[in-house]
Amino acid sequence: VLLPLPLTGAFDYLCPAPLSDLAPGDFVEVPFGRKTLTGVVWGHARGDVDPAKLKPILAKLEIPPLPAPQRRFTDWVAAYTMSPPGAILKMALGGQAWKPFKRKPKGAGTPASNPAAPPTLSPEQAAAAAALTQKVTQGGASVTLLDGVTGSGKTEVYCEAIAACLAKGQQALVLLPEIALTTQILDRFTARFGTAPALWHSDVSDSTRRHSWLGIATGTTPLVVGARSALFLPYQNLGLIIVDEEHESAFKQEDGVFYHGRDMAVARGHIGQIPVVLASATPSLETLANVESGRYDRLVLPQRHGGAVLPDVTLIDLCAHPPERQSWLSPPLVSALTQTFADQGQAMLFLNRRGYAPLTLCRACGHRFQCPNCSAWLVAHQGPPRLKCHHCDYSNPLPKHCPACQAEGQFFACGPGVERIAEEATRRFPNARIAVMTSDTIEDSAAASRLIAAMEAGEIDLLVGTQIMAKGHNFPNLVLVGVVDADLGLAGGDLRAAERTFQLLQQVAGRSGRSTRRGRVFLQTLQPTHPVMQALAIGDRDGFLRAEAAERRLYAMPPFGRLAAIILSSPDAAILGHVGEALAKAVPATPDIRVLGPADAPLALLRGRHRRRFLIKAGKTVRLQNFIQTWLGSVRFPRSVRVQIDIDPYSFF
DNA sequence: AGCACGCCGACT
DNA sequence: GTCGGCGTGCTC
Repeated sequence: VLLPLPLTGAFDYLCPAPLSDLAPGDFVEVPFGRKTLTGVVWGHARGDVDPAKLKPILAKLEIPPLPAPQRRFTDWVAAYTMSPPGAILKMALGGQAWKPFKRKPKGAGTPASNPAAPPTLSPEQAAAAAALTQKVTQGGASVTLLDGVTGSGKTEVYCEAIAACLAKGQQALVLLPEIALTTQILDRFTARFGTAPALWHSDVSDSTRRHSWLGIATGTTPLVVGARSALFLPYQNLGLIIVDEEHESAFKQEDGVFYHGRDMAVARGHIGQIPVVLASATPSLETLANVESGRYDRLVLPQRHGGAVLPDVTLIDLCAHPPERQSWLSPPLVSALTQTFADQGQAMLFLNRRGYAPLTLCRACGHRFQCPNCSAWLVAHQGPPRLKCHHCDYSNPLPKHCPACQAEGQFFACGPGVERIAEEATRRFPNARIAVMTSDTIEDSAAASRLIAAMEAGEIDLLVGTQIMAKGHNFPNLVLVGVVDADLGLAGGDLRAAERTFQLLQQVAGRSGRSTRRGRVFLQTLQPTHPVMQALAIGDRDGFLRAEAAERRLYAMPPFGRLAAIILSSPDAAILGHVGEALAKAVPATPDIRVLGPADAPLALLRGRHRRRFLIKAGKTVRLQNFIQTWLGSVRFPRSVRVQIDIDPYSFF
């Protein structure tokens, strides 16, 4: 019996006579330690456990068994991510500890269906929809990139594929990167299919979660829209997976089990022999490499739907047009905003930095406020002024006196966050109605909906926000987007910095001019000749991606080589140092594999734990997992040292 | 992951 | 002489 715990392997139980018909996949209730747990029959016992220790299975639950593809998927993900299978099963059971089912569940309600007529599609959309529908109808494994510029109507196209899947009587799953996206898109699904899809993400209530889980497990819930964790649910009859905004790094989970939702979705498709659709306006290099090699198909939507044209992108060279002192909006951007407001248009200012200022220092002694638990500056936030850490939950009011020199009134806020940009905008445009959109201002999806509704209703002239505002929303009267610091994401030497910056800025730019008026986008940059800025300015996505791919290929970096990261952490820096050295000495010499490190992780202290990391670089076809298993298996780790394995890492923190 | 056990330092 | 820190090992 596999239990939803991060423990190696399954546990053996006695099978009492009344349960002699138990088979793999059956949900069972078993005693474990002093508790009773819900687990899944995984197979026959190996028989190597002391018979005296064996306890009997208590009961079989009246839920349809976990289908074989779902079980194979669980084992596959465990092996790939090098996590215990029980940790994957825990996600399949909905993540939370729960009481076992006692009663046969009532069928989850399937509301009366009154789907709206399918929308009228452009010829390009119709062709793409037909191709996808055909794949769904015939079934079998396939991966298709739906490659369409922002505003080209990708959602309508894949909704046709969903309709075909539901018509076959199978379940469809749509994976989305951000919860914030769901409110608007959910209404569209509801209107299109006449019934609200089941929502799955970390914020849904326990009762909804339980209801959705049962509907998914029994097969009565036809459509699920969720975050990456929805991929592991026990679908009774899955027939299609859509991964929308497949390039999004939000699909990468980086705690507990480290996995990429998009990659796991493709694996699920293979195992279940079902089509997978990856949708994006700015596909990842990984996906494009798979298209090039012929492993994935591609469908292209080259035009904006309904005659809207792509926005006009202008670079503002901050050297040539510097903002005033203690200001961050350059004269050309200010005049563009002035003109936009005069023409009754809406504008958006994008800065991917929460709070008021990223750094606060004391003018008297130079003291900089740093988090006591993390190697990071404390970020100033307004309201009553506070200093917050964005990596842990540390938060304190700004003190009166400098903690280092006791000076009073000498604090100086360095640099801008969105709150400070909103302050500057308020100063410059006192009549404009300005709102800030960040994870600090929208606590839940209801708050997000309210803000989006206010924007749609024209009650806001200027929205200032972080990337939470960059995704998916469709504001017809939004004609100007200003990017305050286009260079921000390029710093840090991250492997995917350029790719990610391009994708993010392209997404932000795509918010503008989505109906009749042509949108304008201004990018403030200190590096106007940088390939990312040039590609955005002339709209040469493919040229940029080709250049980026050529560079990755040259250095054998993903997707042309493989990476894995080992992160060691401990509250005790000395112990961590020793373990790192021991591990470095134990690296097995292996052809086509290089181990770099140990080095301090960029966040060398995070939530009170010191962190060191190794990076493993290998050829495309190398079995990284076997190597890591052998290597880590040869070293004994003290209990205080946590070892995290990140296959195909995205973040280099 | 939880939980129990067990061994050492700090108090009533 | 007891409380409680967390290092170690176990759960079928």
